[in-house]
Amino acid sequence: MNPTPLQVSPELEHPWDLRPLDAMALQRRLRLLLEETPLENPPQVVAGCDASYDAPTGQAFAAVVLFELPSMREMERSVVQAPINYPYVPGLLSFREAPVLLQAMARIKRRPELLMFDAHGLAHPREMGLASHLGLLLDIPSIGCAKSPLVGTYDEPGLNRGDCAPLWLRGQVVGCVVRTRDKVKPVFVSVGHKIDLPQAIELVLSCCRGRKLPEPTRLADRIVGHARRSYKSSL
DNA sequence: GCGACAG
DNA sequence: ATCTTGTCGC
Repeated sequence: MNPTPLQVSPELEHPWDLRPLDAMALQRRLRLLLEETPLENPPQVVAGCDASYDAPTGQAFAAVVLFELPSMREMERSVVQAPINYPYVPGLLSFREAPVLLQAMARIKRRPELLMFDAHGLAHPREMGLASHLGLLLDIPSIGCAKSPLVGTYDEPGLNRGDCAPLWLRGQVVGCVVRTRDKVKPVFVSVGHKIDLPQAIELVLSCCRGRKLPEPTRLADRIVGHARRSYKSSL
């Protein structure tokens, strides 16, 4: 058997069960390695990644779905279940969700050219959100597309699809509030790794297909939701 | 010190 | 994240 194409770069491997202060110190170190460079070529394979958690049982479900661009055809998917212990701490989401997400990624056969997450990238207290963290460890361009803000200030974007407003943090633009559907609550797009903001915004918009959320993460979200409900009804 | 706080 | 019904609008 061939090795999985989605593995953490050996030189960047690190434990996930870090105490908050150590986790934050690690984020500050990893931040120095992020690249906000434009994508070389248009991605032909994009991966949507998401996880869902069942508090009563402590079980989590993660899914990775590969889409071919620009056709938006699903190519492959993987779903896994695993217990989660790390608590939810704003700013430390990767330490809670990355382990199970990496398990789902390890089961994917094709290596995507872009990763999309239901989370932030640079729009994070230490500019190292989940999208940036995993993009860096896997060395794959990544985008954060969250449903609500974590940090930063912004003005409401226009009401039409495509309207944007910069997301500011300490005098810097760390992301963009993007209206992906007319008159619908906007999403928060930020660079994860190895891509620039204009391209991230364009790719999110091109993946929305008339929906508020990009199809890759939207489908991943539905898959983990089904997996969780299926699991609960089988108890 | 107080409030805010991805999923 | 999850708990939850109906309801408004295209």
